Amino acid sequence: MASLPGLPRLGPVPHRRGAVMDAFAGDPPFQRPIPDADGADMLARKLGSLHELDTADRAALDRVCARARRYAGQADLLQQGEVADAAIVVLRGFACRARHRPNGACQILAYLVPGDICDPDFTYPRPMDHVLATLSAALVARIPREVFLGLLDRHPNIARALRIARIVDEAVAREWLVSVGRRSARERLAHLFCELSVRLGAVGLAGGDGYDLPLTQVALSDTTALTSVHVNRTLREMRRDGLIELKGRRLVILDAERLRAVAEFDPAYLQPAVPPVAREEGS
Amino acid sequence: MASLPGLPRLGPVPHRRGAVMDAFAGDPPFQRPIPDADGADMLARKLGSLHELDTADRAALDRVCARARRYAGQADLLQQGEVADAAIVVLRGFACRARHRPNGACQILAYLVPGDICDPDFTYPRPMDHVLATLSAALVARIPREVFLGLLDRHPNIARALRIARIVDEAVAREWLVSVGRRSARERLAHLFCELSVRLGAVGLAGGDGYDLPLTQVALSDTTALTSVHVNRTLREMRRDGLIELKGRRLVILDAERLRAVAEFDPAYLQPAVPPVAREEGS
DNA sequence: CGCTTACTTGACATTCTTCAACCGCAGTGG
DNA sequence: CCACTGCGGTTGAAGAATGTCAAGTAAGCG
Repeated sequence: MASLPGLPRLGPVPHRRGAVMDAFAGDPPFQRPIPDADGADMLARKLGSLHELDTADRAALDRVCARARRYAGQADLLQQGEVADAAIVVLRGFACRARHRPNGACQILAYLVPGDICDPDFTYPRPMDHVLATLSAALVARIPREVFLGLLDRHPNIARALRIARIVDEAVAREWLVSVGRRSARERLAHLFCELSVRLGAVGLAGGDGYDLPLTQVALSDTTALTSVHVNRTLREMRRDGLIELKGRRLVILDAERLRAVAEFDPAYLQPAVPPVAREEGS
Repeated sequence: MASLPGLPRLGPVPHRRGAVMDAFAGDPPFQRPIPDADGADMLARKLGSLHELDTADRAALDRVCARARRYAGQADLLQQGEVADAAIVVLRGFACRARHRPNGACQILAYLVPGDICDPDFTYPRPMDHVLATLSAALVARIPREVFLGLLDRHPNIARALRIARIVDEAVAREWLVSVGRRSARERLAHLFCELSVRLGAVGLAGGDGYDLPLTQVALSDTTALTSVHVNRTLREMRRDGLIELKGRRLVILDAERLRAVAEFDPAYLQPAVPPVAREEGS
């Protein structure tokens, strides 16, 4: 995201087809305070929702997330071309994987919401073919390679949970491809809102009526492969139809039933295994 | 793909926005003969292009691919909802992962070209959230769960190669999302053709001037999230501009340089690791 | 040869984008 | 305390890319 280095800002750049999100004008990387509690347990919450963790597992996770840094929105966490030497955990706020085109277009490839982790394969490290960046003010922990590997080693449950997390992430990516490829603007947004409701709910960040969604309409357009203008109009219509309300960075779902119907949303893909399957060793 | 069961064919269904590919009218699953050699070494070729394999590794791979079955185009290999009990290897022809929408729209999520494998996680089995199906007549081997796990156990090089294959597959999926989200019709097709040139080249199936591309324009449209009509027109223009030629299931790349430029294609994402990085244990 | 499937093409419709303003709010600096 | 500035959001008008509908042609197969 953000500040494609070398692209000078030439006055206000309102909406663009897949525009690079506006450079964060002059904001140093980790300033802005984040309101309340620290969220060091987010990773444990997330992984615990995927696989049983014991107290030691959770304590270890909380420990590696204890030291976290605040970032402003649009801050780069991993540059394109960089070879990651740490896993990255989002504790508060939203981050994303994103790809930029030379012409300035941008496609967000995945969200990282609190509890989500970017754990590159340290066995076969590759330069990032995309960017990891914050989408909002965020609290982010880095787990150095060695610490991370030690964690996997000493906590098989964590290793298992991470493996499931990766499988779910892949399912999410497939769903995004279907959205961008074959769903209308309204369906894309509806599906995204449903997905986030489940994902945020899993870590206790979604209430019955909605959740905090700290994203600009430009970010939503880079996610859904639309224009921010079209996102705006589509949101207006969804509001008019009593589906949702979105203002002040808070999404209220007015009619969850209908929203799910519009999106053809089936949350199964977000679950560790749909029919609770016997867990054995293997693969 | 194919024969969404229960969708009756109501006369000719020419092109549709992401249409379900036409039911394979009455063709039993594994009839049509495939011209020549058997391709049992395709998996070894593919994996060998990602990680060093010794003779024993290759022999083992050839052995598990020895018994393969022929399938017609549009044949299902794994149904949606099914829990896979075998890995699936494509030896000849094309297969794909695909998702169907209730309205008949279809999005292809990935191609499996010769040498490619679908190895679901047997540790944490999940019902398929999409379909695996052939796109053309194909030769396909199934490696039963136990055999596959034994292979991983006894051949660490194979396990490593498969891991790299998975990482590359994820990179490909990201690239597809960028294509569908933020590239024009011409760019999408150009990028796809470039990608396939590299992937098929890795297993010896692409010559200097092009390769066999056993796909219908409907399949291309389901891949690129366009209409078959629009694919047709775009191909015509690419032909007119001297970029490619595509007829009789053979793609000829007339101007590779310019095709790559149109697609902004950088093959790095298809390689195991861009700067040959020291390989250590870990993650 | 008759059938089916794939491919083509034209005319027209729709979704979404582009361009261009303008508003409002929050932060900032005088 | 207030004007200034910049970003995010909102809206209208016009345009471009792509989709829809409808036919017709070509090519492979039994």
